[in-house]
Amino acid sequence: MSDFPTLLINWYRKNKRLLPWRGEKDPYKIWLSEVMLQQTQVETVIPFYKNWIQRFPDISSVAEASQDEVLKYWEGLGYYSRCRNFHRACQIVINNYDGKIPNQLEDFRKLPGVGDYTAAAVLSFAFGKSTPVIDGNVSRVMSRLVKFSEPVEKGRTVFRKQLEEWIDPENPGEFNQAIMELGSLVCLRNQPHCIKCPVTDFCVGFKSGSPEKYPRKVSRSPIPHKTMAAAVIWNNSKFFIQKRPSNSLLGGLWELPGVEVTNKKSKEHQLVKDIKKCIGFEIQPVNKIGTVQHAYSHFKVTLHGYHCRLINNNLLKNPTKKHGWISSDGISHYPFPRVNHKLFEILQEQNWEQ
DNA sequence: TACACGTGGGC
DNA sequence: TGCCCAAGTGT
Repeated sequence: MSDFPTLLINWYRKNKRLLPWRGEKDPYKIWLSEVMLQQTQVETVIPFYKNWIQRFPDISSVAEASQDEVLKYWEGLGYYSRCRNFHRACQIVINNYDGKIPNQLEDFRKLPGVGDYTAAAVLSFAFGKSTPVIDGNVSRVMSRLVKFSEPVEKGRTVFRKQLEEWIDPENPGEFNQAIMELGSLVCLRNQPHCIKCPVTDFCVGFKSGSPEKYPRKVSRSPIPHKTMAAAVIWNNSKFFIQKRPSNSLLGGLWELPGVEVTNKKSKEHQLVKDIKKCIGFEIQPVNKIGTVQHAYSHFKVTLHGYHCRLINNNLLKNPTKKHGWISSDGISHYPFPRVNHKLFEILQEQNWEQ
């Protein structure tokens, strides 16, 4: 009988998917792919990765770009702090590490947006270090292999110890890829395909007869629902947008000014009042554009969009870093959240300035 | 430690 | 339809 790493890696070599970053040697591209893949499925990442590499082929091209531009290439991928952090991290590598990605775990791990997973992944894939990765796939596979009965977050230490014993020092990156790929293709969340699994001989969960019971499922509380109103404020054939503050939801993206409405009967009134309070100028709703629904990770929103006219137009003539007036084609230059694009789609059907 | 942080796909 | 979740990190 072969040992665990041999069985796993042999399975991987026969069954691995062809992916744009698979087999890549450039540490920058490996790092980028790992950041894009955080909490995001492979199929979703592929087109974003390709577009990004075309515009930003190396680390200095990222470091030299504006935040607006990198966010535009991240637009639609979600979790935008990943992009802001990666942008900053690239600048740190250029300025503090002579453009060379640090190949020591302690140094690389300090970069913004690099946590335990990404550090272990990049160090093993790009630099051949024997650092085991523990992501969602590995946690699930390991939970079943050792029949771990406690909540999965408590298993990291146990899992890491076992993985450090198993990881192949000759091919640590391939070992890491292999166990993640096994989780992704065979050891599925709801219905593990144990018949296809190369390591059932080692799996206590399989021998128990119900591997799908691991890891233990946790129940979550329902998420809140908000009602919001957004204004499309027209003035001289352009409409008003503002930049969201960094380190907030959708930080760094641009948006139509919007407010949460608590009195659902007088949304327009509240919009007018709060826009004046937040932005400092008076608007007049002209007509309703439509309503869109959107779900974030921790709340849902119903957003009502209104065409508005600027009443006192001697304000905010000139764009600043925080706000601007753009024509409809400006949408393709500024990064916007998905929920605003949903409104733009309705506007498009209504021929914009109507 | 638990929660904030996006989006699209699966069932 | 509505809920769960996916190659996690920062606070």
